Amino acid sequence: MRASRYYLATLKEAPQEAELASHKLMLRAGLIRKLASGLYTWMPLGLRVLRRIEAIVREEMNRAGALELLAPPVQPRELWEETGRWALYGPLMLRIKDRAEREFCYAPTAEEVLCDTVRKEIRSYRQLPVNFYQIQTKFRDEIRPRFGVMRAREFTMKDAYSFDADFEGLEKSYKAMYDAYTRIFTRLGLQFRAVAADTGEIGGTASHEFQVIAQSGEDAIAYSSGSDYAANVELAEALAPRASRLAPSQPMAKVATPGAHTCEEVSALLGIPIEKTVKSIVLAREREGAGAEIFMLLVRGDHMLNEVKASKLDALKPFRFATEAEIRATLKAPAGSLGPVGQSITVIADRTVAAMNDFCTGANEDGFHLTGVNWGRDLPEPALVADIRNVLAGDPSPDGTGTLEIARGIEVGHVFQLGTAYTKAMDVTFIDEKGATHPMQMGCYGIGVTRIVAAAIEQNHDDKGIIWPDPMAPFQVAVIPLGYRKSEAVKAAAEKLYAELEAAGIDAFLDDRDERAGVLLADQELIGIPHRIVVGERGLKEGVVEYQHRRDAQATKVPVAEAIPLFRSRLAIERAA
RNA sequence: CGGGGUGUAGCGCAGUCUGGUAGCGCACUUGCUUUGGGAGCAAGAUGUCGGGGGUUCGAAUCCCUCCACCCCGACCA
Repeated sequence: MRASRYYLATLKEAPQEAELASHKLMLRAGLIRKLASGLYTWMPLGLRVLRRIEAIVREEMNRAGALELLAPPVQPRELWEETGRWALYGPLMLRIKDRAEREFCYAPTAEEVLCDTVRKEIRSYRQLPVNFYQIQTKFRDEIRPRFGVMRAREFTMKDAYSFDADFEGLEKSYKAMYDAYTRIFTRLGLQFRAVAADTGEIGGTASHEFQVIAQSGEDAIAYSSGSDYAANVELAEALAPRASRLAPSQPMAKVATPGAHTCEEVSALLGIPIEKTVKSIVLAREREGAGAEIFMLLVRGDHMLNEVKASKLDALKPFRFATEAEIRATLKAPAGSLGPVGQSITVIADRTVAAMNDFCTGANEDGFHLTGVNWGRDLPEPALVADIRNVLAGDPSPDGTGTLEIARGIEVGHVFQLGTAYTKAMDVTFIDEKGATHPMQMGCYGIGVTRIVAAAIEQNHDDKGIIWPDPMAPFQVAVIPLGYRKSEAVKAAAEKLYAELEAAGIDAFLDDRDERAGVLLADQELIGIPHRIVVGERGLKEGVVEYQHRRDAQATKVPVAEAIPLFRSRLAIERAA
């Protein structure tokens, strides 16, 4: 491609709507343009990147034995009623009506459609297993779209659905997808980690997320320094402290803590370690016709409540945070000085809290806290002890080997073992060799294709712009003539190089615009073409051109004839790395 | 949905407090000069000042109302 026949939509300044580095760079490099909140047009340069990612995804899915098909993005309500998800999805699902007032949705995912296809097509165990996938536009009416295509409402997803005769088969299909995902993200040149994940609303028996490691990631992941344990923090188990609770050594005392409400403030004011403080969180659960039931959860002052873990406790299903009014009515105390002592309320303690002695909590009176509080002596033992906190760096790994580290990640893939939840609901069955009918074992596997673009940029950029990993670069190499319109020698040499690259099947970008050197170079750096060859009069006099990788600090002078071989060897190194 | 913020030319912004004929930089058009890191000079084009209503002789500016967008929290590829 030559620049004079292309459209580079680069901007010097990022629109103010963008906050995140990848979002800014995608707009500045002209990869995308916003149409409305969470809706983006993929410009020619951005679409090239997207297509290259899709090609790799497709290759690896095919290699893993999955079959590509394409289901409609607009789907009838009746199908979604079968699994109850028409109601369950709520406002996240975009609903539309046709001219006859028939109801449809713009699909947020496609389990129902694929179940429908398979139940109509597949009858016998002889036809199993099957795995169908598509690369299709999805729509989720997110509460808050943000970070450009990172959390857009419309996005491209590769979604695959496997159907097996038995659970062993499902495990095999799942493993095949897990391995395919590992190959895909490795081939894309991303630094990622597969982590155990919560199965969430979609349900099922096992689940892993593929997380691209990035500071700006929305997810926290915990991994062991001593083993291959890795899990989303939502799921990672915080083990009970190894040491058992010590006997009380202090009397309980009420102390004045004017103005101090958080555990940090109380700890600083009283000069006691934050590990000796306990924070009280008040939750409510609606009961049929009986008003809300109020609970108090306790976690150590420096710990964070894990809402996913709390939501799994039978006693709390389904919980919400109590309102200020409910707290005052039930506990007769204002938020900020709450504590379990003297309250007749169901107390659920984190494992760590249950093992504490001589701790500090709110005194249920504004401006006062209690110190030297001890279980059994000053208040009853908790009604329930459970793991309800987020793990912290330094916690022991749940698998018993090593300690946990915390990293942030961007979820780009997710694999689930669904089992028979959907196939039973939708009557997706097959006949076994004895003539008996069984529901199929189902798995589903998603990759956020558009999100990968943003995630790759988060991981690969500098102050000048994007640095594409070779496998997803919109062009592999930029040929930059300095003085294309002024120097016949430069023009001839650049054209020759470009023709040779094209002839060799290499996607090259020849910047033949009549612009100053600074403009050409700055644009190449912004759009992130990973390799470049600068052709200038200065060099040609010595018979050389300059090769520079986007990550190289300096250009390398190479004889004109050796430029392509050098570039190819660098490309090979990148691939191997 | 709750909390915070922003809407003025394609992009980034000033002007709003204190009402008086809408400005700057970049980008765009034409010409000349320049040409190895986002050029200079000259001339030009570009605006329902987010929409609607009100106050006023006069509204980007004051009042009311609606809308869009962004950031922080509950969802997910």
